[in-house]
Amino acid sequence: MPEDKTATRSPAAHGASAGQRRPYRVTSFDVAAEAGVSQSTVSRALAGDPVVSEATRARVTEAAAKLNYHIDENAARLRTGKTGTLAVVVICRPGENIKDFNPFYYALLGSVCAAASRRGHETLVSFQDLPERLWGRYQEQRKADGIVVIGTSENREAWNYFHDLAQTDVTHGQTHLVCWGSPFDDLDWVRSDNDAGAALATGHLLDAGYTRIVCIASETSPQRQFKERYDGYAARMVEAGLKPRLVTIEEGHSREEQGRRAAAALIAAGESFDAIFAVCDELALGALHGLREAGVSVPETVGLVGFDGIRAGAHVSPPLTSIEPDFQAAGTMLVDRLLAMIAGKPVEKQRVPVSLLERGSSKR
Amino acid sequence: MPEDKTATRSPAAHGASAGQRRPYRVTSFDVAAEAGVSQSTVSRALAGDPVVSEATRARVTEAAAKLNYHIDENAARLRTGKTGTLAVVVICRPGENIKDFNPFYYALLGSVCAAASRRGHETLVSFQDLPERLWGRYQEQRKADGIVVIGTSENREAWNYFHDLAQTDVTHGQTHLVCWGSPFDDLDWVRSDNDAGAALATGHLLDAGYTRIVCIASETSPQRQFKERYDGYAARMVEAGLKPRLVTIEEGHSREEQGRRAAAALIAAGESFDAIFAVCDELALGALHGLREAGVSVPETVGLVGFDGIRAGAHVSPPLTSIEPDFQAAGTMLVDRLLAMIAGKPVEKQRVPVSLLERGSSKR
DNA sequence: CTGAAAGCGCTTACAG
DNA sequence: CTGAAAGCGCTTACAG
Repeated sequence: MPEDKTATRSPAAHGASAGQRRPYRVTSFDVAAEAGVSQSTVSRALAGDPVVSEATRARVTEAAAKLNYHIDENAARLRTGKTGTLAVVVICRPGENIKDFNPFYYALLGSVCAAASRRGHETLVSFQDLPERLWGRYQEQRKADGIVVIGTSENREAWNYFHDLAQTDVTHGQTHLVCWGSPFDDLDWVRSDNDAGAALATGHLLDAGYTRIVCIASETSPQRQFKERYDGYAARMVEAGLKPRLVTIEEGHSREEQGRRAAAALIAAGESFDAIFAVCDELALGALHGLREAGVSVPETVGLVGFDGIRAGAHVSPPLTSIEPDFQAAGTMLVDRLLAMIAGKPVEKQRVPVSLLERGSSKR
Repeated sequence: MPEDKTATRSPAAHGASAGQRRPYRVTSFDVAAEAGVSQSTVSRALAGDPVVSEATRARVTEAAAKLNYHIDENAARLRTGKTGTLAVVVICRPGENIKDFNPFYYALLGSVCAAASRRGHETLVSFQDLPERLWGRYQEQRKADGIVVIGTSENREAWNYFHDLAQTDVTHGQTHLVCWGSPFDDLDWVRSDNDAGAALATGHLLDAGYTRIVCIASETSPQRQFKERYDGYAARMVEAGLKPRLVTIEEGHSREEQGRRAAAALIAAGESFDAIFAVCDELALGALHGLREAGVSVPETVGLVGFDGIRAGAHVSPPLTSIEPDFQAAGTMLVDRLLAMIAGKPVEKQRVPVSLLERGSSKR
């Protein structure tokens, strides 16, 4: 093989193309020349192949460091067919300002990225909202081995898109997809342990001496979790010999406005109640606002508990008691389920453990 | 070329390898066979090369859709040397719970991802904290064309790492890196227009009739922005013929605790003041807490303005007046600066415009 | 306007 | 334990 010493090519280049002006790039051939071994040995040594002698590996590692060599992942992936990457799609409401995005999903995103990193995977993140910009063909493009989809149930078109995608066959396999927040039950999902969480919230209010507890929720919302939380509340009430009471929210407003209206309606109707369990924190914050506007004191006259454990709950007065999912566990479960699916080892459906975050809004 | 009809390989495969069991994959050769053209024509047609006739392009597009063909990006990138991807590194405090992460950076992350997407780029996101897990060699690995680094100034080791990295030469080029939050001035950065913002906050308090305005800040914090905001406040005070007064924060606590302590110390020292400008919202929220503990009413006795416009500020009582950067602009500027750097066209340093978010904590 | 061919930089059977 | 060679699936000069 003739030495090719053109300025634009690697000195150890094997067959540099004719007139192409590509910047010089250190390749495994350069490292091989530096270490005095073959290119295949460089590849094996750096991949940690145990068949390579330690002396050789040391020489190769040193040469690689000296030349600041790093594997071209595109070449490696083209060859192996593996990407070591997971796509994470965050579904937003169309037209929503990024600042108004539910902070719960941000924490979940962070947790998913951290979990993927712990498992040795990169994360390709995209925020998607408009129907014409929906995209999930990461496996076909060999950009990722699977997809985590998280975000608001409200964006029906987005969920329809990913629901269809999950049915699609990809080159003798299937689309690997795990989600949080889907309105569909036949997508592989991870969710909070809503039943236990709602029972915990309700039991906590009962223990504090509240008995006329109502629940702000929706039975028709695409948010599956809302229904589950209402059911958990209802079951706990029945267990205590009390009658569950549902206060429904009107769609078409922000969660907070829905909560405010629900509380206002409750008071306007002259309902007798001494506590509210709201199925998410944003509803609870709105309800708190509504109660305050009506001059109802929390927690003295009415106790209040939310769900999700968002940061803003810690800043209101009184601070909001809530049910908090284990965020770290949530990210880990999403990633581990997806990796298991990719590996062809299905796992049981999983529920993220929750705990009571006791703050000021629920103790008399 | 002999037809190769093994179950594991593409029917139009060109030279399938011997015993390898790779799942079937649709390639441009399959599309070529389907459309009755050569593989190179498929490549040109799908790349939008104007040299291809529209009739041919239509046939190719149809064949590609029929076979659910998508370009293998690894092969394309290996060939072109371009990735179409930007890395986004979010620097966290080591050991920090993902839930406690400053929400400001989440909104910024979302905005960066959205801006990259609008510019036709993917985003490879990682959250980094521990020194031994710092990693930024995305260009060397050909995973990305450049890096956006955002996050807390507090993690010195992380910033040192990326500072060194930015000096590193990569294969006849340099590391392309733009950041937000760096304690270093020689890293390419984008920041809020802190001077204008601080003047806006101070002017707003003056207009509302407050005159004995103090500023909770730090002159030694690695957060460059704090110094800039203090300077902006001080200049506006001098302009009004008033004396600026700095209340320094003690390091080693959460921002909120620092704010609470600063307010408490101010009261304990018997200082005469009727308004506080805190250089970030988390300090302001803490100060509000401290004032409330001391029985000082806001905004009647003391006015309060923060900086950053975080969501939690809307939920406290009274709601916090703040200076809000244009998040969409922030993401766009970070991405556009980075893309310009990659293209070798340097751009002026840029300041993100800010606006006054007038809520309840600053009107008498 | 289209096709045949080279080559991007790796990994991995296959020999030795 | 190491090397020579094939091939992953594209893009792009080079011919025609």
